[in-house]
Amino acid sequence: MSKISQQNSTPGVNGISVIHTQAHASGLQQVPQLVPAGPGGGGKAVAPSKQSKKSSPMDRNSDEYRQRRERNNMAVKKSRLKSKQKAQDTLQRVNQLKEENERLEAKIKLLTKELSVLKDLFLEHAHNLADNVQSISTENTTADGDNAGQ
Amino acid sequence: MSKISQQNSTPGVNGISVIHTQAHASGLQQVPQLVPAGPGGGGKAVAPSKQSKKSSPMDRNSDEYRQRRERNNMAVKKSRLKSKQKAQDTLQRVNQLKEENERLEAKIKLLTKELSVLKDLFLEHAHNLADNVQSISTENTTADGDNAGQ
DNA sequence: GTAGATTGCGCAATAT
DNA sequence: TATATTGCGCAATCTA
Repeated sequence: MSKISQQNSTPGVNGISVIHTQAHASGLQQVPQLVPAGPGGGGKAVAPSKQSKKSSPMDRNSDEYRQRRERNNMAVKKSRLKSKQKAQDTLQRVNQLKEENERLEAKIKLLTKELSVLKDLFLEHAHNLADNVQSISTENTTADGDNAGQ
Repeated sequence: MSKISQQNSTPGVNGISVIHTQAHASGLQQVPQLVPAGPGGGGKAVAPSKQSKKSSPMDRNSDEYRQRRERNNMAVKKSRLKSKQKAQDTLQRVNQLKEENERLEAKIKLLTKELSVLKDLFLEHAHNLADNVQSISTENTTADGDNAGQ
């Protein structure tokens, strides 16, 4: 679901857009000619105040109105698409970070082990060498094979 | 998808929702009593076909209808809230992971350094001890030991 | 001051 | 059948 990329902006393309015309043309049911607000949409609805705001209540038949509505609808679609995209990206980011995390943890594990080994080796050798030194200095004969580490 | 719509939207402010009841109650402007599709919302509204779908076109005045609408509106709000919440959580998760990442990287850096130090130490000691051994065994003759860096 | 971007909201179709 | 999701349009804001 969803896609990538961003969307165009050519008018009238997208899904389909042939309706408005018909709508107001057919005069199916036209809300009260000049109503403050309608029920359906997103408007809220407080009181049926007249039509404050400007002298023109902006009638729904106006081309001007339809045009603006259409533009806004496009903008809304675009915005929502963008929003979804972003959400998806964020989700992707999470997975990306989780992977990176695992990688880092593995590395830590490795380094820790390496360190541990080296420490042991160090101690061991130190002792061995120390012993050697000791034996040699004391004229000891028994030799203990030394070796090169790592 | 998508169709026409028009009409609807109750005037008002935003922030509260008290409309529906009022809407049909106030009889502000009620869409044609029995319209196929709703105008405002996302309804479709293809042709003014009667009222297919069951025998009841479900008129907007019906209590039944209003009740269902209200329930759905609640569900929608709930769903959207949930959705937002999830998105936010995801975002938070990203930050969390980023922090953890930094922590891990720091640890790696530390371990790496520690390892390096230990290695040097190891080599140095090994050489020193070896030199000691050598000098002692050879009664001190040659000096200087080369070393490799790594 | 406008055009586009966001956002909350209700509707209806659809998924569960 | 009821709730949950989802696409969509409207209108109020916000922003550039």
